[in-house]
Amino acid sequence: MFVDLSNREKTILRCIVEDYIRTANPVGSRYISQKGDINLSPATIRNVMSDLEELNFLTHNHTSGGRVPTDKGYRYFVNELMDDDLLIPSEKEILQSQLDDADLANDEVFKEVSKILGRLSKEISIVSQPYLSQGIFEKLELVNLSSSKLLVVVSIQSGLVRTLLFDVESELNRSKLDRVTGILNQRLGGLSLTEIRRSFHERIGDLQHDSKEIVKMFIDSIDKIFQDEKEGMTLYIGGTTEILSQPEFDDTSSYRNIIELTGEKGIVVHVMNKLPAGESGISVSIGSENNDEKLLDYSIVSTSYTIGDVKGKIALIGPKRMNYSKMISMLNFTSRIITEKL
Amino acid sequence: MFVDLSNREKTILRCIVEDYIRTANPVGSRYISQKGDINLSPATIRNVMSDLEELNFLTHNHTSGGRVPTDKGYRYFVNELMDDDLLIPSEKEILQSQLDDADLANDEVFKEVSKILGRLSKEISIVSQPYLSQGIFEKLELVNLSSSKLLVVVSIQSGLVRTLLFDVESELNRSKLDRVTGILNQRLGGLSLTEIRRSFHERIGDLQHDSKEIVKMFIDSIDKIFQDEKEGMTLYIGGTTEILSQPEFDDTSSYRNIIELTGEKGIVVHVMNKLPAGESGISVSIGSENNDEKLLDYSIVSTSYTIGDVKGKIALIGPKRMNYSKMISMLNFTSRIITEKL
DNA sequence: TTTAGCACTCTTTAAGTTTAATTGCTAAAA
DNA sequence: TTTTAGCAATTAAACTTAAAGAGTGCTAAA
Repeated sequence: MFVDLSNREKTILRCIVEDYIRTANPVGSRYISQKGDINLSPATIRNVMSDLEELNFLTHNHTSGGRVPTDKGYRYFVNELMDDDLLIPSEKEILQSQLDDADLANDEVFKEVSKILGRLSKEISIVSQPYLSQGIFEKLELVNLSSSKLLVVVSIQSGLVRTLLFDVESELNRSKLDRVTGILNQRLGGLSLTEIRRSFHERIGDLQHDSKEIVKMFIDSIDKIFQDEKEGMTLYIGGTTEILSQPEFDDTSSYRNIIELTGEKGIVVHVMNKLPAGESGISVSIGSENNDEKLLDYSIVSTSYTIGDVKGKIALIGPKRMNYSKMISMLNFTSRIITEKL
Repeated sequence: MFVDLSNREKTILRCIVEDYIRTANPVGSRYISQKGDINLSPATIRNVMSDLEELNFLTHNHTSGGRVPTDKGYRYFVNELMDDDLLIPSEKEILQSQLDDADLANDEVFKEVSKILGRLSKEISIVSQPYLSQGIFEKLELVNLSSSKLLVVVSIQSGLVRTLLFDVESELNRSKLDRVTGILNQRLGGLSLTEIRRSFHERIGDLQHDSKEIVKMFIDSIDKIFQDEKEGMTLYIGGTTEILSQPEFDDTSSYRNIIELTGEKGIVVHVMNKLPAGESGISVSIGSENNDEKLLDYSIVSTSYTIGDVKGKIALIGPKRMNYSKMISMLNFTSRIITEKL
């Protein structure tokens, strides 16, 4: 995938990326030479840097400024050079204990996790609810709330539930409700929502005329679940305060981007939906790899968590100059905890 | 409440507040004199300004800067001087049509309204869900979802619903569920949740031992509703992008405050809970009147909306230099639409 | 192959200067 | 008595200039 770099080139590239991640200042040859890791004069290092720039791993803004990694440089660093610099134990403990403390009641888990991740990572953290559309249908229940309101309760195997409120013309007969839900549960239980949506015509197209209204509500409910995930997915966003402490947001214009990002959920939903979904494991997307003008200066690290039969996503978004290995460890760790707890 | 001001003083104060709201620049005597509204020389106006400053309606940062209203100045303006400068028709139309277009399905209404208000007001907009705790209890329904999960559905008179998921040790007998919910609904229907919470001991303390578990879940559900409203109320916040276009947020430090505000919902929940609740009508709180360090430079305009038996709040938060009359009209208008629609 | 030396570039910072806005005061005018 | 013109004083903001500092690229020597 990449041109082979000599060991010296690798060492120097790594050194530059790490320093830049740490300090946010362009890195000069003199500084690297003095740091001690490498026993070469600034002049030699300059030659290597020049080569690396030729190969498009580095760039610099003006003659008298140090070098800065390009997207390609970051990518090489992430793929080939990065330490598996797991969280230092103290951070791990903090994360663990905060996640333990969080009273993990339904739904609020995700809100809480996004807050904690934001606080610890100092990046924007995004946690999605689980994608019910992947779930296995367990049971439908219909509840008459009043003469004109009916509550549709769809539950899936892992115990997660989605409720939807419908207006109906007149209160529906209890025994009829029971009969129809019985049939639906019997015929469709155990199938995935996706499968149900695809094939409901064949499977329940035969139901008598007087069940139509109920069946339609069921189908509408499932459609709503899918539509929400596509457009209006509930996302929990944390770290919006914390990320402002990073040096890239010292000037007025750059913070607008990131605030816009968190303000307009549309963008974020789009981003989340583009992330590799099913796979377990971590995905890293750097700058231009995001294929989005607004995200040119940012990187996204993401993974998924699993609750029974469904998955959800967790992501961190921040300046490309982020501590990739730490963020990756943090996500892995968090994902594991959610998966185990629920 | 205030010292009497002469007509001349009133006119000039009003002129200054309006100009400052419009331009965000301190207002000088020369500028006012030239504007034409007042036929006096700058020197005379300076004398009046000096008096107004003496009375603490105005202040100025340095000798060579124009005057700026104090909190007291804004307050006098809002109470005594302000035009009922209703929304200009075009804005009214935009607001109306956007609120009409918004597909007003449950819950999402509030999210949508907060977005629209944010966009039009260019201030931070906050919309709370209705405070169910004020509602009249209509009906309890219990739904077995699996052997270990039970869904509690509490509905109130206006048709609003709150669902909560409970873990139970073993599936509860359907006929028993029906019996107990029957009793609860019969005895408690028509009472407010607050009343139920206050007096449930007298009213349902006698229920047999084997109903205890169910009764407890009901009580827990109501407690949860109250607790959420006190601490974790769901609020929809809009305008976070839009408010950044205002001149006060040109410099780096001031925007942090406002972002912090929207980032940490705790603060906002607190603010919302302090707002006058029941009353209809508009409340305005200016700078130091907020009794909150973080809100010293901001004003809050708020009102409530009504859905059947419950109320919710809408607020706009922005720099003290906000267009009060317009914001007030906007809130009134929005509140009326929500109240009528739902 | 590596390094020392040096001119050159460009940013950042500091200091100084000018400009423009506004006030407060005094004395004259209405 | 009220209003106004005139003017010195004050100060922020904008602009200018100068100096300092960091880093590169190139050349020639080690």
